Amino acid sequence: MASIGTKRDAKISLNTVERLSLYRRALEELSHEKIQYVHSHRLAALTGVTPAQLRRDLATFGSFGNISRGYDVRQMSATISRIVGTDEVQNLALVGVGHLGRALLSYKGFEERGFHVAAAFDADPDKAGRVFAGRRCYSMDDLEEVISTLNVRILVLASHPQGLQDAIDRAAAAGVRCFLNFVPKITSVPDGCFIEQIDISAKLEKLSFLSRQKVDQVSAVRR
Amino acid sequence: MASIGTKRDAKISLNTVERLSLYRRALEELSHEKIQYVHSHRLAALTGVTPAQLRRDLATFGSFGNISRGYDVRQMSATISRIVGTDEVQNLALVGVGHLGRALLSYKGFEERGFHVAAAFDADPDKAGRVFAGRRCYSMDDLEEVISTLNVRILVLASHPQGLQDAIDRAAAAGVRCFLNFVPKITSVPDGCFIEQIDISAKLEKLSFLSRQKVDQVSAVRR
DNA sequence: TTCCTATTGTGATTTAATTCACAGTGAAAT
DNA sequence: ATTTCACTGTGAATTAAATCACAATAGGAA
Repeated sequence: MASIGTKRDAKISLNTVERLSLYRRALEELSHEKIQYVHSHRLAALTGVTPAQLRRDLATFGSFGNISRGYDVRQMSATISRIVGTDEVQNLALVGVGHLGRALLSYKGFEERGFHVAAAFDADPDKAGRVFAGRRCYSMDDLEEVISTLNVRILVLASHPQGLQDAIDRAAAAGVRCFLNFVPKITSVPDGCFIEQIDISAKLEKLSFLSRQKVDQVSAVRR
Repeated sequence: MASIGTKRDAKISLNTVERLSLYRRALEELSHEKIQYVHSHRLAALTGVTPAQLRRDLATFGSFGNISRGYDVRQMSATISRIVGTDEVQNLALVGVGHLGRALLSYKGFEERGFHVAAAFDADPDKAGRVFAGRRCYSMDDLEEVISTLNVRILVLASHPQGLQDAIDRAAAAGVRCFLNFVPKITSVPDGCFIEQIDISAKLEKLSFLSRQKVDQVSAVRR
């Protein structure tokens, strides 16, 4: 038991990867309550999935459960870190130090989850050189250099829409492969790069849609 | 053509609903460029889906395309509003006026998309009564009353984890059925209510995972 | 008008995701 | 030591999602 790494040549579902984060959030809360072991049934109830799905998700990466005692809470949490690659700290940089950008700089949760906000950038020359939430704000001119020097792996985008695509292209050329984008604008990334969208309006629209539907008119909603 | 409303008794996929928001973002940009008609091929390329999927998604709600001219950009944008229910303004309220909450209060995008931030609440008595980004901050004591008076339909959660579940339960009892949650904490909502999670760490973890994988080891990634 | 081309909408098919259901098993009870 | 019980991990079955492929056809060209 407990060997990590995918079995055989099966592809890994991204739905499964997303649920890993969900499971881990629940595991952290159980850990705070000093609970050592948890069964698939309970963890599934906490996260709004079926027990079968939880077991299937975990089985993608090996077998971790102690039969009849369940899963070791702290161990599985650590295992998920290893799977997603946050057992080593990943450096982030932020583009755009507006209201949202400053809120992100103040957010404590990154460090707890294995991410470190190493730098911030802004196109506004008045902001370059200033310090926000304890972090120096660089000029966009320094993007490539700072990315290389600080070994930035993920770029968080919270700028105005104007320079967005340009920032992506330059960062990608400088070696950044991952982008987390808060800006409601159509973008594209080069081959081999990944961009994840956080679209608040889209979420609100989904809620708006749901609130008008009869329960049995939509496919299953996770709770 | 052009009748809205689902056909027959088929259930609507939430994946489809999520993509509607994506399509509309692209349609807005096309509209700004004064483009009147767009083919499925182009709109699909802009949004990173296949043309077949785009047509299938739209077909869920009727048929809107003019064969050989494509889709009317402005009309389809308006149609999507009608489908998701933002052709009429939806009132939001915000719980938690910390860094993130204030950033959300300053965000202009809500109004453009048919949402109005009608009120804000905070558990901190020092914040109650003050004004943030032009909006009065209420005490949590007033939650039920303000929700009813202002006809709040969606509650945005950006508070500390402590009072979170309590805020949900009270708002639900006061008639709110939709929640948008930024707080990294396990929650539950009563039957008939919906909660959407915005989990920044989860997105970062997904990116971290992706950046370590060979391209052909994961199932399709949208770009 | 008639023909040609390129596009939509959709049955049929394929692929992916989820759930079912149970064999095998480890721990606890007796 | 033996029995009992409830759990995990996983083949099989089911359900959902995405893609294929093409008939029908609107618009433009000749």
